[in-house]
Amino acid sequence: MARPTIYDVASAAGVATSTVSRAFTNPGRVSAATRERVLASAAELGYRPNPHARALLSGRHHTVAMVVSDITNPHYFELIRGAEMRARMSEYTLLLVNAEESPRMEWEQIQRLAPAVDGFLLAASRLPDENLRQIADQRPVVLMSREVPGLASVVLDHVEGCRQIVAHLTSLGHRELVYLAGPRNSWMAATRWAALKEAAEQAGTTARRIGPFTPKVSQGGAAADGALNDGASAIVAHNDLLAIGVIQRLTQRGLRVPADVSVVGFDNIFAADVCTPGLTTLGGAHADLGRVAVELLLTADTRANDDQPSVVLPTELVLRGSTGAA
Amino acid sequence: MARPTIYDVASAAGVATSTVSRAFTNPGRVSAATRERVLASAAELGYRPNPHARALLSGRHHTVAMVVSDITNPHYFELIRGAEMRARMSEYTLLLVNAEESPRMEWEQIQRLAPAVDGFLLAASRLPDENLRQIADQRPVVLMSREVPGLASVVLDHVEGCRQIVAHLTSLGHRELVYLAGPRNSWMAATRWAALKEAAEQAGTTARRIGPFTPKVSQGGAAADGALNDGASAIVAHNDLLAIGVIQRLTQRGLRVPADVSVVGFDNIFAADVCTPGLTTLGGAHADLGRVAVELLLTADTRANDDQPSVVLPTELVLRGSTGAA
DNA sequence: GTGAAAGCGCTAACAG
DNA sequence: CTGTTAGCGCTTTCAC
Repeated sequence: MARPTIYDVASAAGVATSTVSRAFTNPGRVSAATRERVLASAAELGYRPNPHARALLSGRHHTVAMVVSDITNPHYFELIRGAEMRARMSEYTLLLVNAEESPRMEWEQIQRLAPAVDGFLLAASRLPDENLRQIADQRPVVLMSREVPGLASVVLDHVEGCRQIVAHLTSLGHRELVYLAGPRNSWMAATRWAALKEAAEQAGTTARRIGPFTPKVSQGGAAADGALNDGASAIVAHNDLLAIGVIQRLTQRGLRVPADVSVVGFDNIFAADVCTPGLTTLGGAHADLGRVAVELLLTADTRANDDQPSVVLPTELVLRGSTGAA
Repeated sequence: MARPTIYDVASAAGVATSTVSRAFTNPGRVSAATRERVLASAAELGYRPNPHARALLSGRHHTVAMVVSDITNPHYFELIRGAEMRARMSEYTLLLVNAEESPRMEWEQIQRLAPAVDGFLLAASRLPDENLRQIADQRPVVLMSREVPGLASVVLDHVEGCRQIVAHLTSLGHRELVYLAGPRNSWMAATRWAALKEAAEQAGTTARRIGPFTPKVSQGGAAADGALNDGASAIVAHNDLLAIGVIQRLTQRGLRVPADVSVVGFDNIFAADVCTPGLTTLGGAHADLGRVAVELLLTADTRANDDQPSVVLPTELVLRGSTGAA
């Protein structure tokens, strides 16, 4: 049999469809008695409201889309998990979309989904600021690991985090460090480099940048070779994946980590804890980041185009075996 | 301004709404000239079809829901990625849902989503066969890493895989092995144990089972202690996460892997390659598994209740440092 | 407190 | 080849 509708429930309960509708969405405006009756027939028939019909009329879909620039990056797992949990707490569905590092693909997916979701969570978006603003004009948007003036965002405190990295490295005696840059159009890559350079200058240390590199383990080889060529005693990689690749290549070339070279990553992914040596990395409560982002999307009026909240979450430098005295 | 509808496009192009509709969904049944005109006005107005309205009428949503029993398990990442890619190839959206190992939560989410999606991908479902059949009565369903008579499914060939594991271990001289079981209501856990036991018997080896254990790194401690107590020289853990936890605990207790004990996992997650020693594990093309599952869901008539295709994909035993001579 | 009726945006007959 | 006309399932005025 076809899925029952409010009409079926209405006739079963001997009331009008509008009463059935109210019994579900506006319990206060129906007498307790009829409400009981309606709910009973509904349960008996196995009635479930059709989300599309509801959305068509109300414009609310109880769905948020999370667009991730590269779903294969373990870094996002915690973000996704946090977002998913918070969304479900409010009975929202999380729609996951992978942009595969392609701005064009990201844009198209967003445009396609725009009429069907209540808002967007954009994780490490590769889109230019202007496009992001256009999207925010249509739907509420919360940026994750990305800041754009005027738009709501949640990020980790990389300025402070990079200061911690530099402090840690200089305390170990390192005087020159090289940063292995992330993708060219990554805001995060630019931010990390700026913060690192700034922190290095204040600490009287030299920081150079090479790259960009695609932040994958497989790129660690090229990155490591470049870094060695640079001659620095400490390497700060754009993320843990790249850092792990670097360590592998270094070891392969007969160098010892951290005796010969120290390596630092970003994100504190699971593998950072199990690789050898353990990877010193700048972590943070990524699940919280996902949680807060959904919170913002659901509660704040992210539609308005000014003074959106920008939440900055603390980082923590997780010390493991990959860093040591220069 | 509110989002333009087909009415806006129709009046702008000087045609009827149905013509606009056809221009988009049935290009062949409109003259090239009018089609051009419609598309031009649509583009000018920035018109986008409303998926809800379309779904309400047609019953097709171009969306498939993938329900994952525990999204924090890295094993699923590849599945998700493969499914996402295949879905997008057909312009389908992947809706990701986390069941957090709770059958009740899984059931509720599925019921809620049923009217809004074209089908379900159920990864390692914790639901009893009967519930799964009920779901399949409502919507097309493809099971991943789970088999139920009469339902479509995609699984890795664990029978052959376990044979490979046992062959590998016996060739190294191991005569007793212990299996650290996964969750109680996990079909995969039962399947692996059955296949392992069978293969062990045929090889003239002893296999015992202890557990169940929640397949997380944190449970590796208890699992390792239990295994040591058992006295076996080789440990086969329900998955890589558990195996890694076991190795950590073993090392902590002063044992050497693989000199004192060999450890084998399942899934070949990323961390298995970077931990020390590298983890010997039964892998397979997990992305393919996701890909094939979506393929099945989209092409096969999974609605009918008999003779559904059950695809079995090959496994590969990835040898790393965690296994050695007894 | 409850019912009748009008749509939300779109598609699918059915005519022409 | 194109226009007219019903709805899809639900919510929401507006009466009663």
